[in-house]
Amino acid sequence: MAERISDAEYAVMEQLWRAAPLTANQVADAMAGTRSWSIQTVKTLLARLVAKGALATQADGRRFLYSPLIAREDHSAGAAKRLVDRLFGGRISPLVAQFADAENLSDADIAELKALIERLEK
Amino acid sequence: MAERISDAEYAVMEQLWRAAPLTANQVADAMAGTRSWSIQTVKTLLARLVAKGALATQADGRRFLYSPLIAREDHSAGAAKRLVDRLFGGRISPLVAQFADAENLSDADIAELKALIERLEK
DNA sequence: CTTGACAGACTACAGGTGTAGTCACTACGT
DNA sequence: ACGTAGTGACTACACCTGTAGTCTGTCAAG
Repeated sequence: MAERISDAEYAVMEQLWRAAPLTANQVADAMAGTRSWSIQTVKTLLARLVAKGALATQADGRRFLYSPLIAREDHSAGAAKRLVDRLFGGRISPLVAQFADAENLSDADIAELKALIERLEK
Repeated sequence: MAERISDAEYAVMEQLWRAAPLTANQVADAMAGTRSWSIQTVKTLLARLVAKGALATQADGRRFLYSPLIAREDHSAGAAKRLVDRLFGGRISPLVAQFADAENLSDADIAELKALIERLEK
């Protein structure tokens, strides 16, 4: 099942995608830069993610090591598809066009896209 | 201000982007196909959208006509940018690549993208 | 053994969201 | 004039989210 992951939860998942397994404290430390959460908040988010089936726990003495159960790509793909379906009728070119209009595309992005398209066409 | 629009609220906005202004009942009727909401639910969502500044009301006798205050493109662009920033580090080509991997790209999509890129390169 | 530090579990609580019921008013048909 | 149907306003309520506090057990140091 593709469980729904909220914003705050996603930030926690990010740390565990970067490195796993980690203890609750390690996750909190790793996140000290981006968000200033109390260790309790991090623990709550970890527990919710475990309940949602997004994280696995593995006992290490009297504490837990957490590791992701769902791949980052799977989550990104699901979230991206939902958004594209909802906002752009399931097609990406309108999305790209919108980015272009909003000047959110650098020359490098365009070059990357071009290369990608060429590869897809072959 | 870029007000936050929830899923259900978005479905209501969609009707008003399709045709506006509409009365609450017209919106509810227009949505009968996609969601089976009671008229009350639709009215609540309309009221919340007005409170959020996403809709304008215009009295028509003893009822209201609702029209969008924010453009569909603005909302889509904002939502897309947030997602791309969060999930793909702000670059779209990884997103497109992911769609390609997931086989969510038809030949028509690829052709469209190609044309778009060519236009951007000009 | 006692105390303290740290771990997870449980609890809290306000604000957002999905979904809807009830209330009070008013215009229209009979 | 009177009921009825349609209208917006107000209220409800459970679940999700963000953020955190308290409780309880346990390992380690003195």
